[in-house]
Amino acid sequence: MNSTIMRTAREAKTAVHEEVINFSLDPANGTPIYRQIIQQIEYAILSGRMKSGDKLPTIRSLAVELKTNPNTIARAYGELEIRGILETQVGSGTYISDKKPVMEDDIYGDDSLNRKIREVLKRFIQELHDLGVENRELVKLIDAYIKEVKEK
Amino acid sequence: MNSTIMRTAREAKTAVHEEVINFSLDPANGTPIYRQIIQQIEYAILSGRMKSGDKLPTIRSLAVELKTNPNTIARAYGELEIRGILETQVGSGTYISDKKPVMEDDIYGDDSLNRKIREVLKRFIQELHDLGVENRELVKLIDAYIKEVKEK
Amino acid sequence: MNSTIMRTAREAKTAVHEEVINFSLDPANGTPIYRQIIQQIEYAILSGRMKSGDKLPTIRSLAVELKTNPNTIARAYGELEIRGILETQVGSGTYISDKKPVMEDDIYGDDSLNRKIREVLKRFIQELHDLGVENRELVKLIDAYIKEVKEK
Amino acid sequence: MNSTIMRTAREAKTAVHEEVINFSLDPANGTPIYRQIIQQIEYAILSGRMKSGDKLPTIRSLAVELKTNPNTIARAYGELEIRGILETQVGSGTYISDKKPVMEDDIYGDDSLNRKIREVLKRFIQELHDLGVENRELVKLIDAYIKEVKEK
DNA sequence: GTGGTCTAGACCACA
DNA sequence: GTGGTCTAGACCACT
Repeated sequence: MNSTIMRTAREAKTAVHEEVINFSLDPANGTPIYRQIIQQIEYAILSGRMKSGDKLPTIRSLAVELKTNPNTIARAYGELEIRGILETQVGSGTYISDKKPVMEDDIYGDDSLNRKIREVLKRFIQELHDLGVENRELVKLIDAYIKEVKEK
Repeated sequence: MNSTIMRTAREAKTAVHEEVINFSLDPANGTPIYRQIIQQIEYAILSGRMKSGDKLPTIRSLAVELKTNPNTIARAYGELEIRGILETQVGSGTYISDKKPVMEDDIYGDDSLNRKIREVLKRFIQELHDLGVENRELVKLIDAYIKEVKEK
Repeated sequence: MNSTIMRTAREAKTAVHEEVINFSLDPANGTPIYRQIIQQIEYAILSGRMKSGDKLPTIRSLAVELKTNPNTIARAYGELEIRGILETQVGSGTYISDKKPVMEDDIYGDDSLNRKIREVLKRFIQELHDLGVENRELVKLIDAYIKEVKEK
Repeated sequence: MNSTIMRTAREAKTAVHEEVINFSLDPANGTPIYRQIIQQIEYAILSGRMKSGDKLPTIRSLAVELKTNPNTIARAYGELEIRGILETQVGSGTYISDKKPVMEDDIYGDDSLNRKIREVLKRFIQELHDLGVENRELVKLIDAYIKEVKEK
């Protein structure tokens, strides 16, 4: 942790009226709650609603707010801190660091990215094959689908 | 900071004193344990003793209470979840679903309680008839049985 | 096995045109196939369509006819033989004995019959209780149900 | 003797050479094994490779083939049975059901195959997009992947 | 042989 | 703590 970061964190105020993030959780969503929180903080930063130095609500208050287990908030903050997006000042609170939020998958090197892509491709081709789509048709299908979506 | 939460089953509290369902198993019954549990949950919903959002006892606690293996409870809950009657939030618990399941065996219809009662009556009278009990004796028998049980 | 039975068995012919029993099996019925066969033979005797000394089809032929596993037929015949309803003549075939078919439950003594009835009653009252029907209403309900059915 | 048989699934034979479903599991996939099995059976039905009355491999044989525990297969079959897609005859085997299940997730509708294919396509493109693959690259990627696999 | 039920216990992700 | 997945193995009824 370097001093620049500590400074920005100390100077920042909690977002005015605390209306900056409008959390919307759906527990029956499939996506774990802690991931939903992570995502929404990331988007708040990407969209500029929150910026470097802004203070996040305390774990406890957010847990009350979202009627969630504090551990869940802690996990979300924790993961964002590992990725360098948040900074925790003991006794002061949690702040947005000055790093740009990095999309989760980028923490992997290029090789593992490629591996991931290949995995998805494999699973996908397998699934379509199970549905009776042959390789020849496959490319056509995707081509058609992409064009169709673009036109919308 | 504001929160819009799409809650499904989480808001509800566990039934007061957890006395809503009083599971009673008969292991020598012929009917598998997990089916008895399923039936009793269904009946509790049908009769209005449990409703959307209510929390069920945890798998482990119910397993202890009923002296069964947790897997057996999990199986009952699992089947009811497939049928859309229960919802589960890992880490939180199992709840009565809030969406009416679309099933052939609709247990939510308007007269479903009465229909079910008639069904049970019919099956029961048939069973006793097969054992040689005539209709005339039937009422007497039940009367006698109830009195006998009450005296205990 | 006594000689009277052997004689009747030998004299009897296979039912004319073999149309006496019209087996109707439903494998998805819940009731095991071998029980369905037992029941239908019993009913054929009770209703007089088959009588003492009549020859039953061979296990093999019936198995082919009903597209069933021969073991299943064997099991049905076997159980009916234990109960004295059928007689097997080695090398000749299976015949209806001269005993009246006895309903399965009668093989139990009176005590176990009563025990069975009490079991059914218990289960029944439990089920209706689970559906929210109190003991007081219970007798009324049955009374009403029986009258209603009789009127039909 | 005549036979009227209400057959459900028993008449059908096991698919010739049992090559109809070629289960392919990926244990490191994230998706539970039993879900992969469920999906592949559903897809086989959707694509018409399996149809009403077809016999599935026995639990034990499939367990051996897929090197899993029989309970895992049983779980997959069990869930599909609850949903009305399979029927089982104890002692005989498991079969594709002949009645169209009434479920929210109707897999029997007229366009359900096309609908499903589009669904898979959409999910897949989304996943690859999240991994940073743009639409333009996409078709190339698949093309390359297919060629590569073919060469093996 | 078939599937069904149940137990026991391991390991995991999530709250 | 919660439920989810999987394994291993026992015993049962049915074909």
